[in-house]
Amino acid sequence: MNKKRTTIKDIANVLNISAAAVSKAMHGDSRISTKTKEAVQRVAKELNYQPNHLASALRSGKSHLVGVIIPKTNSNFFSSVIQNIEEVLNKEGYQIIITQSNESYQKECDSIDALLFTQVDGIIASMANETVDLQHYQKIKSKGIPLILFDRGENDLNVDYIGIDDYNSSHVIVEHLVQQGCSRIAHIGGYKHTRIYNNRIRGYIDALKKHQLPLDDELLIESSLTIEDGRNKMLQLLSLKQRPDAVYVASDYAALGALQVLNENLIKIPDEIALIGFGNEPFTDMVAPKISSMNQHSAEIGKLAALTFLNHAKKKTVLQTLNKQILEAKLIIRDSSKKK
Amino acid sequence: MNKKRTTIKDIANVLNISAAAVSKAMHGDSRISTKTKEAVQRVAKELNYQPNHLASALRSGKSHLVGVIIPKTNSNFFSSVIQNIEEVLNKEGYQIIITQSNESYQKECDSIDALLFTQVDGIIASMANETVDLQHYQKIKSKGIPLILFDRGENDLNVDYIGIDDYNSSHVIVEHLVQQGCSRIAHIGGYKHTRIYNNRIRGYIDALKKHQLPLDDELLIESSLTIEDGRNKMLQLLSLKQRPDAVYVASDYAALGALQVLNENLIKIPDEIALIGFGNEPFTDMVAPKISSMNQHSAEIGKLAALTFLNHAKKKTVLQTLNKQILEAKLIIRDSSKKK
DNA sequence: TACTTTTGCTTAAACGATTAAGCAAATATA
DNA sequence: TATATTTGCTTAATCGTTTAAGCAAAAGTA
Repeated sequence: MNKKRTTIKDIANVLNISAAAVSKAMHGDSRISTKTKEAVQRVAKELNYQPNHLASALRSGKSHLVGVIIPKTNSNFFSSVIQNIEEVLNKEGYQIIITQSNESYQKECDSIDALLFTQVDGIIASMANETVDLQHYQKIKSKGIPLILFDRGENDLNVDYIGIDDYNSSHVIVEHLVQQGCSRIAHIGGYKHTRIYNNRIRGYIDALKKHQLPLDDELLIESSLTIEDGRNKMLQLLSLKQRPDAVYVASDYAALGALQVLNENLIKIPDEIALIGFGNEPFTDMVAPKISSMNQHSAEIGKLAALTFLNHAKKKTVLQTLNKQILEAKLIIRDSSKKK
Repeated sequence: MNKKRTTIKDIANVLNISAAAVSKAMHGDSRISTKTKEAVQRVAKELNYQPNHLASALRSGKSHLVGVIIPKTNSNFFSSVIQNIEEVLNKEGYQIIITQSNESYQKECDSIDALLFTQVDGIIASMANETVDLQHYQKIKSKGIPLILFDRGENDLNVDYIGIDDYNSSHVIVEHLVQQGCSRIAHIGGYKHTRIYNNRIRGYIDALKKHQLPLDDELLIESSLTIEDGRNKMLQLLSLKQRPDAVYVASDYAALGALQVLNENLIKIPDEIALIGFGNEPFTDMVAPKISSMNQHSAEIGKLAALTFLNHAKKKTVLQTLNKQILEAKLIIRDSSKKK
């Protein structure tokens, strides 16, 4: 029968005080007596009171919702980032709304519109592969809503960014491969227009120079970095007159595809060709041979992104500047690149 | 300077009409003249008006948010279900809030509390492995909020359910293996207390009986169905005095682990041991040999779940009954079980 | 004793949109 | 012409919570 949910008014009626007093009691206002506070708590529990979040959101202008935009949920990296964002934000009373862009620019625009419509208090995002134009992200900024980018970011937006040092990561990888005796190192990289992949490519090129290794155009390949494309690009490398003796792949998924092709062609890893992935997805430790990979600190990135948002949320004015928090990625060396 | 966002009042002031008229014009009320409607549209655009979703949500009691609870985002199945839920619901003006239970009962309870607090209009969920007690789901029902379960459901809740016919799927798989000449068929199954895995186990047992194959306890193993546990359970099967000649694994992830172990031990697939997974994750088509697997129609499930919710949302009263929508899963036969 | 301060509340307005009720003018009907 | 209906709006209440302003009683201070 009693379809209506309990409101502070109901509690006020029971105790013969005003709704305002109840509200203040709930928020621990110092001008409300301990006795009243206790009574309010008791009655609230008795009536199974649940605050109407929409009402307080309307009044305060804060929805306590944070939008998260990611390219695709089905990688362990993003899944773990999300989990950690959630953990930190939930503790502070925020819920997160996750949307997938599916690497599509259009879907990303739609997601942003939807999140703005839902009145999120902030947006944490990693950009789609397709994204080049940044107007939709500017829209977020112009509304005065905190925007935090992670992993796939853009300097030009002048907002907070959390990620790893991609440029240096490539150096670490090349260094390791050189130490293993490799001299013809290929790179299956991501799209050049995506900053992180571009950084990895630049790092790869500069590291080769540093070690006085020749830079061969045939050995630097742009890829969509899916399992399937990893297979294709590996086949492409195998068809070269002069094959590489090491392949550094900018994503574990593509590295998995490459590994399969190597195994199917009975090529000895790492002796004939060494292999290194990127992302340290759990499966890299479970295939044969285990794939060396760069650990991207997904948990750390998620936590930092959430904390960065909270920092903005606490201030009344949003003043965003390019503020990069760069983590050192760590190379996890496994069988696929360990030659001894 | 102009920090404030535009409201219907601002539009009303410009046109010298009341806010109520503006609201009605926006909603196409027949009692508002076409002239006024056009003027409202024009001014709304000029002032870049965005409706305050929180205000209308408070007034109407509808948040236009739908909660989605899944065990883990990082499988292609769940990722695809979500994508399709989103697609259908976005068109109708709903946003979805995704939460991961991480297969944890506690996290699932927390998620439900959070979603109820956020005043979602409905919840679409797939249950965590750990979940046995259903009180937190009852809470959703008792609030009169539509609850739709998919994949991992429970009859006892008497709500809508969308999934595949797990019991029959096992029959199809066993049938296929028998046709290939297998007679000692093992099953690495999920936890018995999870309905879908239990159904697969029951189906497996009954199908063996039907084909007059002996049921060997050693060949029926309960697993957490991760890649890692798939490896362990496969090793366990290999250590048997009398090895199976086929293994039916209730998840592609565990099947992948099993495949690795078989490959590492140089066991010929499918000649020595045939292998079948469940879920038709994209990687099953990319490993060597390709793994036969059951297609779960993730897109279809997502769409049906969303449509089922919309059906409830259109009615004023929520009357939930056990309403199962069962899809026939389709066995995708690949090299891992094709003996010719 | 006469005042200031503190305590513990109440009143009322606000957040922005929606909607039932109502009213005057325009139009239709008898 | 007189009455009924329709059109095109306005007014005011409402959703549930928060909060500035205010007020009386109690407690503290000179």
